[in-house]
Amino acid sequence: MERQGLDLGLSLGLGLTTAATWPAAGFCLNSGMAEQEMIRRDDVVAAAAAEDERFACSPGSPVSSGSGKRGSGSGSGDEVDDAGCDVGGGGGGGARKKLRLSKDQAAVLEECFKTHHTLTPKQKVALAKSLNLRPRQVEVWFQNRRARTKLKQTEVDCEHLKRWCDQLADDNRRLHKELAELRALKATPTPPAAAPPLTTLTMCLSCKRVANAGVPSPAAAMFPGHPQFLCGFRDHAGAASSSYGGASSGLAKGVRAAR
DNA sequence: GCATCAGAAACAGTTACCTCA
DNA sequence: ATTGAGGTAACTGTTTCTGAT
Repeated sequence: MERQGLDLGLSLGLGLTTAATWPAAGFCLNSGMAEQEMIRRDDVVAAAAAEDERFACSPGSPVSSGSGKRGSGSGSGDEVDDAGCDVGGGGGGGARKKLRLSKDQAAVLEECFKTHHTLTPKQKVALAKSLNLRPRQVEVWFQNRRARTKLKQTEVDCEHLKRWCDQLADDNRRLHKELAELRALKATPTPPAAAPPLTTLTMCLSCKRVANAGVPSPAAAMFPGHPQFLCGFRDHAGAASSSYGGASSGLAKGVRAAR
């Protein structure tokens, strides 16, 4: 959207005939167009409203009738009160009918979503036109799709954190045990030669600190390849903890920042 | 430059409908 | 034929951002 500063080129005059070929036709991203056009909102809204009106009252359209429940206050500008059009013919009386998008429509939307998670108003209108949907439907689909993506990502993050937490608990238990052994050792001193080494120490090449090479940090296990975990230090893992947390919440932040 | 307001877009949460086991 | 669960389109209210004044 313009709020994200996306400079997506958009060609409305592509002569798109089939929805299935739409993404391949370069609708979503026309990298050659760096025009950074500032879309005139009024024009877009007017066009979208016209589209809505057209589809809402078209007998042949796949669009079901609106619920008529939505108040006049909120909502996007491209909405049109189509409560008067009983397209679905399914009872009416304010009960909203739900359209099931066809596989082709869903595929095209999905394809476009892969490219951009948001649409400019112009893109929305054009996409809706090519799919024979209302712009509002495209908008809703993208909203719901973003929500599903976020939910999925949250589940993945949660799973990672759970595993990390388990490993930290294991680590904690092991360290307590080790501490108890050391204290016991200290209480009953033995000749140095007889005492076996408890751990193997090694030096981290990146930070020149001594690390316990035998026990990689949970964070390092969770996020292999992360530069912060090269040495396997637990305090580095702690740093990573905040880093990971930042990345996680950064999802939301990133979205906000991108807007 | 700063405060305020209105409009628009996105989000979170919810509802209602549809499909399927 | 009925029913409950799951998926998802569509909705409402809130938040955030931006441009105008």
